[in-house]
Amino acid sequence: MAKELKDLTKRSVNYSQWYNELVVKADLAEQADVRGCMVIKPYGYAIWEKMQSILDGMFKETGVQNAYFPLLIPKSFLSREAEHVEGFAKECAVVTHYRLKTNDTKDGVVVDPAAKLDEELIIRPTSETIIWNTYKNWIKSYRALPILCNQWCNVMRWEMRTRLFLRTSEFLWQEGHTAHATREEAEERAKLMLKIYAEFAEKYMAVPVVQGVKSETERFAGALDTYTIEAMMQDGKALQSGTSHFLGQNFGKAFDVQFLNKDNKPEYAWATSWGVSTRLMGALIMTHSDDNGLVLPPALAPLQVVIVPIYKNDEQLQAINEKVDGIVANLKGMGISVKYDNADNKRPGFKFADYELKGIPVRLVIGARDLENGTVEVMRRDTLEKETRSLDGIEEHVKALLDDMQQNIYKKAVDFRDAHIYECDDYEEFKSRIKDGGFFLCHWDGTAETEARIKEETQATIRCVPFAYEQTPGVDMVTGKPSKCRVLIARAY
RNA sequence: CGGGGUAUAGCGCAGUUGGUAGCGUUCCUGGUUUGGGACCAGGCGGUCGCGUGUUCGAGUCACGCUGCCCCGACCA
Repeated sequence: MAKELKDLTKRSVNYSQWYNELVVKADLAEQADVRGCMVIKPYGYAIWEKMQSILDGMFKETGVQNAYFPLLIPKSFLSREAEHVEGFAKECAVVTHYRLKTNDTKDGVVVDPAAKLDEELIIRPTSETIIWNTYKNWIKSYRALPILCNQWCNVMRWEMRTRLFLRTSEFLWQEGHTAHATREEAEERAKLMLKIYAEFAEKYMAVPVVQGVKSETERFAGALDTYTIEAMMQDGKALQSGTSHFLGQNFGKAFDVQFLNKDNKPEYAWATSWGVSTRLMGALIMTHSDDNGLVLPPALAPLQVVIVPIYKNDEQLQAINEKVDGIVANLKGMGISVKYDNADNKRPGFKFADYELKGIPVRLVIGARDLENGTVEVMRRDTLEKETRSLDGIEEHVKALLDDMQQNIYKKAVDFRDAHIYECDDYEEFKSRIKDGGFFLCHWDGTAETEARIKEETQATIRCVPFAYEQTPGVDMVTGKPSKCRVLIARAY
């Protein structure tokens, strides 16, 4: 075990391999025995649940309600919106039959050819179509609007190459789908949800993000505008961490969702959709972790404090138990999640390493020595600093420490990102520097041709046109043609 | 769908010119340990990916099939 974990030091050498091993060793997830699918293990799922509950609360504060729509979508629904079907057709899993039967040799099952469906069903890659087919029945009058629905569910996209959390055939996410009476209201909603995603990423995940709007080629299939948050991983690559789409009237028209407005005139409904997925787990891992394993922001850690006793005999353990009971109760009373690990089947050194691997923010260690002195050893996961301090007021200290760590890992991530964002006006320079990662702010002439050329020659893509960036006109880095603004270019996951 | 690998214990691997299955680790039991991933002793665990063939005899040789991994195209 010790030997294996040391391999995590390859973070700087092979980031992808390091990431994969960390996900497995920290007990977050593993590859399933089903192509491209993932098993999320209890510890990984506990983090996801925490993210879910916080996000869900943020949505509800803006009037969003949860609902649930079917997993299976009739094939014909998908083809109603031309761009949408074009975008997803290549990665859809299709249900063609509804029954199996025993084979001729009686040692297995085969698909019963007699049970072929008249119309194939698609396993949802996203739910715009089935939801707008439903909205058609709900929306007759402007009085029914807006409709603000969200669903927590799984979707399936048959990706060629998969990676735990970042890209799997099946993944968990939330997808919000709203319907509005006016264009302005829908656009406002799309932007609002992006703001919520950005706030969640920065405040809770401690992951700084760049907010912006996608170029036409990177846009969601069927959207008029796609807003995005882009995070920078420790290898300098970008990770698209959440998107919010302004869909215009595309789906309203495709599914004939018309309502009578205040002037008694028929009008098509305006739409948005927005989602974040278990990919956020990948962002969390790749933003903060180090060679000792996971580093979790206290706000999302399923377990914030672990207490480990060190003892030579039962009397010592008894004495420590009594001391710790009070601390545990006090911490819990302060809303801090804490575990006292006095299991005697693991040695202290093993526990230390294991809890570090899992990213538990604070570790308290109490031994016979501490009992005598009335002290405790406190270790913080982000800096790995150890400090021996008095047991008096330890609870308040832990509370302050958790807050400080949340700030500290965010600041560390911001500093790292800011140190790797560059303005660049020379394509040759860009080509040589993009290899080392980082975000590049470059002038772009706005054409898909230039965008494609950059991708072809450097594997980098236009991540977004950032909102919060003071823009001045210039000339395109590649073609020298006039440019209205700088765009964010990076290699991405 | 192209190009290249690989398949032997839960995991990681060895297995010589064909002779009947081995190492490390995990796991279980007992003991000694416990302030940074303990040690000793014992034990459980394998129709060698599937099929056919050659042979007295196949993990090993031949042919066929299948799964998986890596590199491309595709993508949150």
